Amino acid sequence: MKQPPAAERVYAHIKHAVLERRYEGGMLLTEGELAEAVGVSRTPVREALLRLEVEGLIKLYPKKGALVLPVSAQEIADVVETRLLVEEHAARKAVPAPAALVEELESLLATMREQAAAGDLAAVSVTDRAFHAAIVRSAGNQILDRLYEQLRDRQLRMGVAVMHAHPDRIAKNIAEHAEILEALQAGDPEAATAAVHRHVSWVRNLAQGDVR
Amino acid sequence: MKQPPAAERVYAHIKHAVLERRYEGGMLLTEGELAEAVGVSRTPVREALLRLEVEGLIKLYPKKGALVLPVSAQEIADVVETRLLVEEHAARKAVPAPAALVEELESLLATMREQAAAGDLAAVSVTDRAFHAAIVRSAGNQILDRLYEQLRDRQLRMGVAVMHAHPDRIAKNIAEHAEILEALQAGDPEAATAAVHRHVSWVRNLAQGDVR
DNA sequence: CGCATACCTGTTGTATCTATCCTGTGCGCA
DNA sequence: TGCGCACAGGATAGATACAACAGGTATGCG
Repeated sequence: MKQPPAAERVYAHIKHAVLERRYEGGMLLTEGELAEAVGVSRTPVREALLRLEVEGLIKLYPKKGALVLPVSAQEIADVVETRLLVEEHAARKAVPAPAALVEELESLLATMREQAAAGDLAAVSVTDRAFHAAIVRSAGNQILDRLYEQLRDRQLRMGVAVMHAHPDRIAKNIAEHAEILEALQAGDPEAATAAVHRHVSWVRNLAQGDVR
Repeated sequence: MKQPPAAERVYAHIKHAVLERRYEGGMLLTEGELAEAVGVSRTPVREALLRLEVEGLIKLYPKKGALVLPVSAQEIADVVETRLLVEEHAARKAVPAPAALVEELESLLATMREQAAAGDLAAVSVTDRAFHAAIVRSAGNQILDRLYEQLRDRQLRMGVAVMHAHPDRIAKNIAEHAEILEALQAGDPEAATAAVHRHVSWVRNLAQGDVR
């Protein structure tokens, strides 16, 4: 009945709850509560909390509980800066672009257009992430891969809902992706990094709640 | 008697053992062994293993045990590439250098010279790391700070003993640090990143066991 | 009335116990 | 002799029980 391990279930539960803001920043979770909520004992809960702390989503206070870290301006700035660093590096390294990469990115971009046309905004988000992850992966550095996944997870907490409120942003988003792909195909490292820079920098605006 | 928590003790024990190569790559550790070795129960052992897996030092195989990851050529390349990325970024951002930073680096460099003169190679290593960490920290990005610490930990497994075998390398090492500091003081971002690049790239040679 | 202390509650830290799963080994059968 | 299956050993995964600790509150003393 329970194919996935209990520890995994708890991990996913807490992570989703935190990322979807169901557990708000500043909230103090206790192992007992979580154990009861998911229906397992405290042992796997403990494991999950440990992993989440390393990922920077929560902070464990001994004898007190697990504090859901509120998103700070500092964190937003750090995530954006690190994304820029990693993605620009990957983009520069992806020139000249291998045929397999170009093909994958084209496919993802097409999928994204379909999803946008169908109005499935959540799916667009997922594909968007896959697009960027593909570029990072092409750099062939596993450390950066893992780091990038963490960055994207963290970013989920920083107001993805904004895209829903402004659907016209999606068109611009897709256009920027196309721009990145073009630069990669053209074999122009400067243009590629510049395109990535513009695209990723937009996230920074979320800090001020600005959407343009 | 035991001021530090048990989980912390186990963590430190395993980490040191792995970093100092007392637990070699490819070795399969079991919770029971470790628990007995440190003198605690298996629960804190599990916690420690979890943390170490996230840090990339070991890999947990369900129902089998904890495999001490052997250092691969891929890992060395990844660590060096990521160090270059982070440190060059930090160096570029550290221009113009704040007075406090320059002061700190000068102090560390002086300490390093003393330690080298005293023949305390282990201490030189520690100070070397602090020097680089100070530059990274000056970028004010906590994500990069944490990442950098992990990178240095991993690097410890990749043959620090080499420095012991070739003490003349230390002189060159110090000279390169001085070079970095000078470039920062001069306010020349290109020179600073170039100096960092040369300095960090040297680690790559460890891959072939080459020391020059 | 003010302060220090003792207690009480809730939470984590650690230990121990049980069940499940994986792996390798050895036996039996074709 | 070769293949497959059953079984046993050992390890983790998870549950539970217990101990230690932190913080707040109430109480007693000066």
